[in-house]
Amino acid sequence: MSEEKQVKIVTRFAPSPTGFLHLGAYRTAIFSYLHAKKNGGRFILRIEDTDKERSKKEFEENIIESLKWLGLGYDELYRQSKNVARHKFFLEKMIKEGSAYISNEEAKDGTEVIKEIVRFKNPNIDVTFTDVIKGEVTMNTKDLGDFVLAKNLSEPLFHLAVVVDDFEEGVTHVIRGEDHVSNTPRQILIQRAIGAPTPIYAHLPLVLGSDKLKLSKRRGALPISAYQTQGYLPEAILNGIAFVGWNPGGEQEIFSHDELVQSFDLSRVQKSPAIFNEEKLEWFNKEYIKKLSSEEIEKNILARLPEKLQNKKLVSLIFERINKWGDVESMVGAGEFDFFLHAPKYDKAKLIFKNSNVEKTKKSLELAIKVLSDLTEENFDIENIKSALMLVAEQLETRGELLHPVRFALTGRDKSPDPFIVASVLGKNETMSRLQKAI
RNA sequence: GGCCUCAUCGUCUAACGGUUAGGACAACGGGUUCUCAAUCCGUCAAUCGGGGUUCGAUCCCCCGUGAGGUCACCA
Repeated sequence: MSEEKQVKIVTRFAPSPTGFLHLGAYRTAIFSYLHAKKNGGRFILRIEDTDKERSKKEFEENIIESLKWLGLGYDELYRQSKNVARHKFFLEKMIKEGSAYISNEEAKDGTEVIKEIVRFKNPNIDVTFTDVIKGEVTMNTKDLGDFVLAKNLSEPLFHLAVVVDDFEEGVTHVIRGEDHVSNTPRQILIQRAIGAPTPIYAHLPLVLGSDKLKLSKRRGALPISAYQTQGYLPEAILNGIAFVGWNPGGEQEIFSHDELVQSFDLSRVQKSPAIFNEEKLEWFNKEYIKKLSSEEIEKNILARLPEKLQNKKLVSLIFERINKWGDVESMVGAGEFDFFLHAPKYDKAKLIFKNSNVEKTKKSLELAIKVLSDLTEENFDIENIKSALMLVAEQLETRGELLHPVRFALTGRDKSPDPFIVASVLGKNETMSRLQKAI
């Protein structure tokens, strides 16, 4: 019995560097990568830069960096523009064999120049292909007409270039967005004309924005590098994006890179478009930052705090309030920590706890001043402050009778961290001064 | 509009043709708390409509309806 030769799976991600790529594009990259790695295959990155006017080095670099950031290593990097000789070869072959022809036409931009464009001789037949996600799809190619293959022999267009490149690079699985479904029949026609095998197709339903429309830069979709600067963890983004329109079936949601590779299954990709939910992505990120070591957390938070707030005591209170590192800057920017920098201004009436009154409030503050003044400056830490304050607070009707005025005197805010940590960060002098001022 | 595709909580989704239709995010409520945050517990919430097939349809078929994609000398 002859041994079945296992054909190694080759997938590719083929972006055109004509702009920054958003989440949706990276999701197809992730799925292509995962599918290749899961099956021990190769993952190729091909930069489709045949559109010379719109392709920019800057975008290409952004794509490469983002892929690296996400941890999607590719086995090879091709640039489509490097392959024009081969495109030309197949173009000439097709012309010779009669499946394509040169057509002298006026340039479309109206400049009266006559160009020799290459058109495909469309046999006008039904083309059927099997899509891993969509199943069998049949389309008629009649209304496509004799579509254009190249602007001229040396300037191939998308359809021709894709088919030739996939063929020569040995791509076995074309995993791309659903917006390419309608391109598939004509690419299959070209494959047949040049004698290339038809790869297995998997067209992924699109990722939609909250407006239920295809993600697009125009409508505010961000490049992946924007998530990087917002302080998301790449592992969280990878996990979060992989779970848009796909899941492995169980109830586990946090998957590492390796776990994703292990459990990825193209056939479990959702058939309908998915609306991308940023809140869920934030949740993913929070789950990942919670797993970091305290040193790592401290380093990241401190790095985003201004000079005057460089205090390790702030780390835990900030950490509880953020989903991603960038939130630190947002909070600082919103003035959330201004009371650490200078004494707050406030309406004294707000010092009063619930149904209490001016007299009781004054007494509470005096009590606080008394017990806190017993602490030395070295002993002015969270634990000591807390036990000193709680000792007297417990003797009151409610703790809030003392704790509220103290906290408010220190922060001047309705919502803030507790008075113990605030006092300890402020230090004895500043704390005492603010409490005095409140009376 | 033509062509292609899809349809489960607000969102992401699970469920050999037999489940009280499950989980997560969000929302809401509660415990803990001086407030916020964090944390724990809980609540709300869905099979688009109509016909079939079947002992039995979220699941299979048909028709509606709705949604998305695509109709370049861009990719």
